Amino acid sequence: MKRYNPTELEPKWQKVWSESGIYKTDMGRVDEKHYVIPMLPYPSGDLHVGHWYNFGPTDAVARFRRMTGKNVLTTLGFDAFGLPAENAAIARGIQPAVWTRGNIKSMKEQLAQLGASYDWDHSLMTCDPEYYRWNQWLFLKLYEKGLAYRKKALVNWCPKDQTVLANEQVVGINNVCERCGTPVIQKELEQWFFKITDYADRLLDDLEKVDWPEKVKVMQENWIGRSRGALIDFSLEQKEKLTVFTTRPDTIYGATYMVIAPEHPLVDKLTTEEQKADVAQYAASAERKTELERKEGEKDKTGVFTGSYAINPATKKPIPIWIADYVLMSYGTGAIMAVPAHDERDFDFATAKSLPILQVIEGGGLPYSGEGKMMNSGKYDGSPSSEAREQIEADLAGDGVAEEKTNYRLRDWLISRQRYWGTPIPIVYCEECGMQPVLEDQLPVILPEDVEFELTGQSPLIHRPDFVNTKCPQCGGDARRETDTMDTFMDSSWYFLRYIDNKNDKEIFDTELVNRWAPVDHYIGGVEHAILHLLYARFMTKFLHDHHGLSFDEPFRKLTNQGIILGPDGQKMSKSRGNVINPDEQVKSYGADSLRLYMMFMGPYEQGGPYNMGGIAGTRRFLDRIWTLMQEYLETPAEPRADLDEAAITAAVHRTIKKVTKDIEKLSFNTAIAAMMSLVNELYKFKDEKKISRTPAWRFALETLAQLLAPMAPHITEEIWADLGHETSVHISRWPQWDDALITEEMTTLGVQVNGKLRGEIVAASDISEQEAVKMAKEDENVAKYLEGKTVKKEIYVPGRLVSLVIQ
RNA sequence: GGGCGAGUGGCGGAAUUGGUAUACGCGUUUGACUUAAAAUCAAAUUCCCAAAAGGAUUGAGGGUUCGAGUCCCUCCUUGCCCACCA
Repeated sequence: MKRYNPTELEPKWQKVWSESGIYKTDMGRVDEKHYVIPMLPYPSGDLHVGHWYNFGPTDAVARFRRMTGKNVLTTLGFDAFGLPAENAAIARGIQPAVWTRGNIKSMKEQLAQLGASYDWDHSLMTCDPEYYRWNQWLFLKLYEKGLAYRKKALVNWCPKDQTVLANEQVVGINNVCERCGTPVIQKELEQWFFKITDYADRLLDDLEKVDWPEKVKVMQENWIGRSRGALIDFSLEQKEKLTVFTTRPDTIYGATYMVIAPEHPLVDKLTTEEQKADVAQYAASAERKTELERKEGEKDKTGVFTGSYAINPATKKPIPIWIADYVLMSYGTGAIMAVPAHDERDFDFATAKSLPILQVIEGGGLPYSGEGKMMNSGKYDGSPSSEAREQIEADLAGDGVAEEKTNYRLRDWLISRQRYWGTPIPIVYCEECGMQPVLEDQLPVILPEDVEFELTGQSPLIHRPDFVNTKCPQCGGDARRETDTMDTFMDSSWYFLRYIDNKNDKEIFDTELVNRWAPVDHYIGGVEHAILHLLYARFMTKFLHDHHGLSFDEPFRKLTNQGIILGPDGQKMSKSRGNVINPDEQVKSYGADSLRLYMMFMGPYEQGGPYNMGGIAGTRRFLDRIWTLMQEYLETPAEPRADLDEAAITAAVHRTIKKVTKDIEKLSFNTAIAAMMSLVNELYKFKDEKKISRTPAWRFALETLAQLLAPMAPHITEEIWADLGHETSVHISRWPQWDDALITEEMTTLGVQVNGKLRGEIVAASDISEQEAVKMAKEDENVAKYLEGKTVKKEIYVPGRLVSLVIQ
């Protein structure tokens, strides 16, 4: 008997697949395409179980679709630019390019073990000039449309990584760098931005179009943070005006003071002589405060009076202007009208500074911002606040001191990085002509791959005259290249379009081909990308839709977030905890099929959970049991035995086809596997009673089992398929169909309840009538015991399920 | 503080969406095979009672219903995301 030896069998089939090219996608095929990919991995050099958890099930989906007749495209590339490569270079003296390419090579070797059905012809790595030249091209297109711009701005600076960060890359309550966890500081620098805010409304509204987890949609909604309100001007003695943004113009009569941020441009003008010292001191201390300290001070608000007053345009009364750091320069106008009666923060501040508090909405407790009837608001008194809101805004607009305004939390995407290992920004600075974009036909601007890292914290590009010194594309005179590189999220914002036409050296991609294959039908990856990557990809897709002929404007039709694999101890896997599971070792001990299967069996895919050593032993045992069945079948003499009634096997197989098909469609892998395990258990029972025979029913069972399991355990099933005499791969075989007529059983067991408690069971024909079922139920010995001497008040019959009797 | 989700055996988890709770797997126990062990096969395994009969049981409490893990209210625990956003 042949033994199940995955260590030998798996590489064998991987080689066969690679040589026969069965997973190569025919891009010209016109029938129904299906594009399914996992999120682009970063080549850290080591494939961990998290990767397996992402790639294995995604591959299973791709294989399933392929078998159901779809023309599937699935591949994998590498997100190859980024900081870790530079850190490795500094720590170990390896060139980032060498380190990265070496990692990709070893990851590809590890990946081979997975047995995924990738079409490697469509792969890419983002550090390849043939890829990043199109990043540069995109930059130029954005620049041309006014969507890429350079400006001096207060930006997030990570002191450890020595670079600026996008808003999205500053995380947590302490505002730390998402990469290294260092608290971020604010710095004023000239930086490149993409005007993603131009797309804010579409990014928000189009979430309706996509089949994504609700959670991710809500996160994006909150991140974009659209709020409708008004800009209102408060006039100043200084002949200027102070504009505020508010979502509640209806509360303007309750605006008893104003607050501006310490960085507000009018601070100097508004500060009176006698307040100068106080203000200067406060501004200095506010600047010194880290974000963390600002947040800690959330409850006890601080601030100083400027000495100036503004006129409330509604009451025409002067109100004091204060400076406080609870007002942020980065949101709205950096100035607010404070309504302490109806805003908790204003209330806290007013209480601390003994400022007047005036209630203007009835029923709204203090401090409470709700809806109610207006009060203390002149002619608006008595009307509902929601109506007053529009009326007051309209009236103020009529006076020319207010306008409707929609504000967003979303800021423009800061894309420049003072780092080396990234796409060079295709801009030069000419002494004569100033800032000039590199001409399209001069792309790519090649990143030198042999650089020296100094400890100055500056990009090594600055010290490369051969890179920096160039000619102006306009006048041909001496010019200097931009040494900042692009955020690596640029790389991942459109790579899924390039997969489709990755060898195109004439243009970013053939638009017609991409329109045929994209958007991605199913995108699978971790929820940690709910905002950053997915928002940028949506933005870039919309831009390419508007300016490069894409027929779609959302990149990912369906999104699935897999859960996180934890260590066996239920904790996050980490080297320091010593609970890291190495997939290579698991493959060595159990085989890739067992590992893939276990990851899909351990629980709901979107939930993740702890890795369990016994669990993988269980899926391996399951494969062994199938293997044994198969070997015994092969060793059985090929004599037909017509005397056996094996309809039960056929019915069980059909039932399993139905269950597995429906479960894989909803990514319920664990229950699909459970159904196959049940089938195998049934076959063992059958074997115990009647022995395995070379009958059509047994062949059908083994053949179907191989097909149903093929997406999840591609190697063992291919072996079984071949052993059954097939010349072509199970992975391009036609997904089995079930016949409902064969599934319905003649007899069913019905539960019998008396007053809601289960008191008996009856076995009856499936199509038994209600009358008869109730009769049978009442005749059941145990049930009769409970009915004795009682009147049956109500009889309920649920076909196929139960009979419920209610007695007095 | 705000938003979303989750609590089912010793453990991971099922449950036709309001219809026989605990499928499937792990673990454990017993038996077969073996000189023995491992592996394999078979049986048992929610809890209480020695067993049967019976009773209890889906975080806690209440409600709707013939019937609730599932729906409604209150509370507890826990995970994730956002957080002075005007």
